[in-house]
Amino acid sequence: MIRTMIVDDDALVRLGLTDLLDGDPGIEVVAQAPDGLKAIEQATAHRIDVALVDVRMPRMDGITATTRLRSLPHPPKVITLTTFDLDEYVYNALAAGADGFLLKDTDPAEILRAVHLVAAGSAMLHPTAARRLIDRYHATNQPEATAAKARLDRLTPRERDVLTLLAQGDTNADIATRLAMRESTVKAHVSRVLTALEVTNRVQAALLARDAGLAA
Amino acid sequence: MIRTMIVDDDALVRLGLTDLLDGDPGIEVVAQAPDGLKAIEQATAHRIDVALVDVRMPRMDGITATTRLRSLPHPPKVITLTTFDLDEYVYNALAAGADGFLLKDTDPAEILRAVHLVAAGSAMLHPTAARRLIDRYHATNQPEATAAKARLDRLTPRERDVLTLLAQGDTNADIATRLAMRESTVKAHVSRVLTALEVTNRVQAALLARDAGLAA
DNA sequence: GGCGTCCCCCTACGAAAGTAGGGGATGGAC
DNA sequence: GTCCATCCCCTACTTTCGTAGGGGGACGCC
Repeated sequence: MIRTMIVDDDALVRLGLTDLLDGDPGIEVVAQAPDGLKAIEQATAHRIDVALVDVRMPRMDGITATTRLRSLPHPPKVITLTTFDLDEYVYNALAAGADGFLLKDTDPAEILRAVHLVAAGSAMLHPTAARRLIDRYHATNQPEATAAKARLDRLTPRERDVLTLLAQGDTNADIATRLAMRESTVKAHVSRVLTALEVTNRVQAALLARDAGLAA
Repeated sequence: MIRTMIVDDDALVRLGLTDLLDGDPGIEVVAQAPDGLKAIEQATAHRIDVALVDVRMPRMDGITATTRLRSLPHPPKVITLTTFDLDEYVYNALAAGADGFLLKDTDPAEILRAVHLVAAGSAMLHPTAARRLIDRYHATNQPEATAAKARLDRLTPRERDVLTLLAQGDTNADIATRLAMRESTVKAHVSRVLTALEVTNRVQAALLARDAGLAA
């Protein structure tokens, strides 16, 4: 039996959701709260498996509440349930520890499915939330990475070794020790690396190496 | 009418999917292909809105095919449809440009929904794929960032300015020029920054600044 | 007023970093 | 075998970094 809590400032929404969830034989609603503060209280008093949390609420918003809920001793899973699909909502909710992000216009059956999935350790994203997260994934991983990688395979294996350590903030002396070579040799390697990567100093080399995913 | 293509090496799967999609009044299947190479051919010959692409295929796998499809003049949207939910599959498919990731055990109605959503510019992720993407999001964005940010607000505004440029690979002389101050002053600032951030050289400072999201 | 913080500036010095140009050894490619 | 790339090493030199420790001015706070 999945023990759930409903957090929403609108009493009607709470009623509707309670009805929906209690109608599922595997789910029971054990708590409700009209705002974030009450939600924390309830979560400490009851053992909650999954909390459905609205974003816009008085006193304490759903994002903050999610962060708090997730740092409790036995943190409930959180599904963010909102009317608006603003992108900051999505990012912030996920960063706060939500495992689900749904809009309130979602098909009731989907909501039930989400509760089951999230309780089981999986995740559920509304299509527009998925869209935003994918876009974000592209934004953080793709752009520089490809250009950087192209330059990176102009390096010899040993030069790559040196760059890897350089990209961790090691000095030439550190690198020499860790790779068992003279510092003069390290300098020679670094110099060639800078030329190959078309940068003028080691900071730029380090940043480029990071972008390319070196030393992950 | 959404024009779709089905790419799968299993003839039975193609048959089943064709049946399913053609049964939807808003969708028509205009092409099929048993492997990636054929898929590229088909996509250049027909105008495709959405391609459902398997991952494991002979000759050219679905990930590579997705990359190619997405770089065509009029790139079709891609939904990756696979039997296995290996995490590399998810990352690679999305990196290659897929907007949907589903497992073959997905409810048929969900597949139809995915085609509509993806055609409309939205995205659709299977719960386990969503799980992996969220985990990845946490991995890339959270851990160092918080610790780094804490140290970062020990800096004065001017020190932050200096660090921002430093984190772009500028030399002290560059920074001095861009901030209209003497290099000696820059050095003093940098020295204080290193102390405040508890690092020993500028490379480490630059990396930490990056982690904290400075100069995004 | 006095105190603290931030900012800009300085000199002087030691320590890293980077350049230039060399030598010698290995090992695979042809 | 010869050629070529890679690797390790070197000296000598210049440039850049970073530290240490100083001074002076602006601002806000109590």
